[in-house]
Amino acid sequence: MVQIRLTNTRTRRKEVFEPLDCNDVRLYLCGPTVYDRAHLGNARPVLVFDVLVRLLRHVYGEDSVTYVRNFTDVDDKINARAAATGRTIREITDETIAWYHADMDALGALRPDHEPRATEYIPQMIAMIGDLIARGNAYEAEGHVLFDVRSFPDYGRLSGRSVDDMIAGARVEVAPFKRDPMDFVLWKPSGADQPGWDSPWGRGRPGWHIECSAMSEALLGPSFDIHGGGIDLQFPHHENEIAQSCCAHPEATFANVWLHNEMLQVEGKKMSKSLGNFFTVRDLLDRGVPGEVIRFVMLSTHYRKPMDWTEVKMKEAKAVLRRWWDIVGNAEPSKPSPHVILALADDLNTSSAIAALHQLYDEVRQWQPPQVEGRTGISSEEIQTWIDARSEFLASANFLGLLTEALSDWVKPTTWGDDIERLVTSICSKWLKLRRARNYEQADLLKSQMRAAHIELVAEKGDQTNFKYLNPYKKELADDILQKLQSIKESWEIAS
RNA sequence: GGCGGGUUGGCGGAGAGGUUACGCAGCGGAUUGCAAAUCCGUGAAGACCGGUUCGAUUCCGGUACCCGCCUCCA
Repeated sequence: MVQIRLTNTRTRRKEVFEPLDCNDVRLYLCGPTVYDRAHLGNARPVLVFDVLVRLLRHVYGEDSVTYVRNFTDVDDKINARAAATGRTIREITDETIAWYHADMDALGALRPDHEPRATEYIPQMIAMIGDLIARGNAYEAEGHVLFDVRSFPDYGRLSGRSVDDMIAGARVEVAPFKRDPMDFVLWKPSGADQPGWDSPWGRGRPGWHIECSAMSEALLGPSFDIHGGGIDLQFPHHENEIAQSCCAHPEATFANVWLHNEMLQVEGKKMSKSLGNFFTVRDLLDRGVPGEVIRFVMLSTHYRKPMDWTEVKMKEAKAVLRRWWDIVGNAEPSKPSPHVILALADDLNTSSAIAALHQLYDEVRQWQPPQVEGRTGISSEEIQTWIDARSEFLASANFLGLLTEALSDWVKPTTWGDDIERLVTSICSKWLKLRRARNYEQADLLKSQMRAAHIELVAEKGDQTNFKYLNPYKKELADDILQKLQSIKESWEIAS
């Protein structure tokens, strides 16, 4: 069995992964607060976990992995959005969840096995809070329930901080009813205009952290294997989750392995609205950046390193993927290469896995019939070698969620409508005639006119002509292109 | 102030105490009317200062710079 090693934030070491139960490997990823479109940074942990889940399923079996990712659908940001727009909270959260699904699907991310919504687990949260009070780890004060951090000696261990240090450097004003400045809210009272649920402490709503403790317990049990999210969640969110869950279940371990991905930057700077470099996944998709390209760029940097999103990377990724798609043809995937699997098993080294794909690509090229034909006769063994190499390459790429049918739209020929295509075809044959007649001056003139119509004419071997659209995604150019083609056709007196 | 991450060739980006990462770009060549695409070949590195070692870009210490978190954030 392939040995998987993961860097555990809890121990700060790369460790061999040993599941609690080989037949049910359990993971929890902190999901989005659903009040707006997911920004690009939100996609990073999703893709990291996507690769992790694929790897775990490969190693432990398709049905031996349970992947949970929550939706936080009770939050003051959502309340604010509802108040600002006059829409109901449920409308906003339903809509945002649908967006989230669409956007993550576009990146080829598999859906988790469970996607619990916080609002569906309020009773479990109330029960856990009650339990924490009974155990002396939480207390009620002025309608709030607070977690008593001094009651949990390990508080701060995950993030390597001491409660005293944090208090010394704290920049927040402290609510007067807190016993300790670091105590955090488990339950808070709701006004009439805020969403609320009845509880032993009055009508209110949960604090942010308790939902993950309650939902992971409900769906994965008090002890499970892997818990993840962005490194910014390490403190306070994950620290607080640990405090809640470990105090509610002292006999359990909660999450054994903590995985945290580093942050995303844009052109070397933090993505922020004030810098004007803030954008969502949908913004990129709408700009015509294929989801597969976003995925490739994300996976080309190891998850524990800061990742810089740049235009250059995007272009390079696009060029690479195009080349890869070109040699795939009608290949059937076989088994992924061990090189790819081993790279991923080593702390999800996606960058190294992509390097392995480049090598597999080279092997396919090496045996591709036109190449082979050039040297000597082709033996059937050589053909078979080529077919096998291609199948392995495809399966390996598929393992990373690349070169899949689902993400292939952008490499398929764009259809601009019959009118345009008929015109292009007839102009192509005119160009071919000019070239056959060695009338290159005229041929180049036609070519440059076509370029102005957003179409590049390309000469190919064997007296062929091909063409490609220069702006395949800008459908709004269709009218312009049609018009230009018609005038080209007329001026060159091309018969229909 | 506290905690954490980073610094690799022109750019991006990995691994490994001693042997080619890899990709893009560049350069040389093949092919081509031109061009594109493709193919073959190729140079180029590890912030700085010390230490450990037969040997460090890789381990240890320090310096500088960059970034993030400590408040909602993936």
